[in-house]
Amino acid sequence: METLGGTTARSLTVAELVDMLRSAIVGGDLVPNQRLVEADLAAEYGASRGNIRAALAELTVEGLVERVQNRGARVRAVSVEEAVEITEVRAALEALCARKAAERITDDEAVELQELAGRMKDAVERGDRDSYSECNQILHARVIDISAQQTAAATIHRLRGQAVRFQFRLARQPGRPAVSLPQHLAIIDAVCAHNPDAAADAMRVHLESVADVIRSTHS
Amino acid sequence: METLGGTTARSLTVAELVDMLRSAIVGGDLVPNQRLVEADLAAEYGASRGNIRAALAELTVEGLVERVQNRGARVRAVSVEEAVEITEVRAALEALCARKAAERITDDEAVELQELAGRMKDAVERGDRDSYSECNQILHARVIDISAQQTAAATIHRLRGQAVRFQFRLARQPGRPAVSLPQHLAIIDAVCAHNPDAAADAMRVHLESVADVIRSTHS
DNA sequence: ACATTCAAGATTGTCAACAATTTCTTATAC
DNA sequence: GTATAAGAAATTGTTGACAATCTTGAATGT
Repeated sequence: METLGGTTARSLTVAELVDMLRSAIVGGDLVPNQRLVEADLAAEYGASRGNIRAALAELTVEGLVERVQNRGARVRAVSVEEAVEITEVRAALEALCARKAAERITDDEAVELQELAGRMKDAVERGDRDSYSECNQILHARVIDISAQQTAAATIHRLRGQAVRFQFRLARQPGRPAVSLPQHLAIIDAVCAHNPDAAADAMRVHLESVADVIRSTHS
Repeated sequence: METLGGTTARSLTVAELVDMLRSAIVGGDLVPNQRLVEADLAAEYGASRGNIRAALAELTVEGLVERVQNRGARVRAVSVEEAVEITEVRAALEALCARKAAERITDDEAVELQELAGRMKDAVERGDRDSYSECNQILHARVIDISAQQTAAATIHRLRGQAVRFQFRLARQPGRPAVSLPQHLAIIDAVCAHNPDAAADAMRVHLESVADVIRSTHS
């Protein structure tokens, strides 16, 4: 492992390749059903085929890649039905996190969430989609963080990676903020009020409405 | 790939090794924190080190094995706190399955569950722990099956693998059937009555009581 | 024209050797 | 006697080569 002139001369490790390939898939550089030929990827990323192979194996277990015996790997294409299922699982898990967050939240964290609620209202009033979308992500991440549920967090994160494509379309659907804003505010209120049952319900209702939208965009 | 005399002469594939190692871990042949030296496993299972290595990588993503850079792999030891978290996640996911099962269950499946309820009552009356434990597993599996939720099912299955050790101890705790039987019957009643909310609540309450028992056995 | 067979090319699966890193053992200094 | 350092052993990380398998396309026969 020598380093010369600031740039590393060594080739990429398996862990690095997993991260790079994961980013490429969730980022859309590698599109669903695209074949992932080991030799090609090795050449493109400047890595050995063995390491590429190992990385693909890991991503297969993560659910981002699909492999069939002797026929190679491709980017897994999640169907609408699967995306709905994934969102429903997320609904159940994030509801759990909301429940735990309502039990554990500190006063400081509560004012932080209240501020976030203010920013979301502002963003919707101003019609600022990007800001609202960003607050949305922050809210979900913050609730999971406050809940301190490692297992749930890891599972949610993995599932999210598989369904980002659908999540993405959804965000900039016209009229969507008008229905999701009150749901988000209800989540914040319940969590800050230390009301576990209400927080879980609010989160579940919110994400199941997301699932409904995904369902309807298909039919 | 030749086969001679009914037994295969080829060495083991990585998929087979993953299955064998997983069984060995969840079955207790490989105990928590036990080091998994690649060369040793290769010799023991009659496989190449490369394949053993690939199998360990997969099991690491599954959460059954722990690896640290340049220091090898060992059977992951899940702490009591983790086991509680896992059970709480299972509670959320199996509650989702119970909800969906209540929506989708057919009349035939309903009578099947009713019969199972009868067998469970009998087993508790007779004090037949093994039979009750078996019915318990069948009930959970059947509800997941009826729900037809692939994503949730896969997630539950993976998590269960990580916590079997705790599940096992619990099953033969004295006085446990007396508290879990009514919970199981409530689940069956709600699912058969096509009552999604009640089914989800009953399942969640049941598995959160399991989580409480795990918590208490520690302190 | 259509189906079948067979060879060539492409791709994945497996393995054994080599390199790098960590851990253990032993020798040396204080 | 303890601490430090150097060397040996054990173990993991990586690579390239070879074998097995699948795919493609041309040749052949009906």
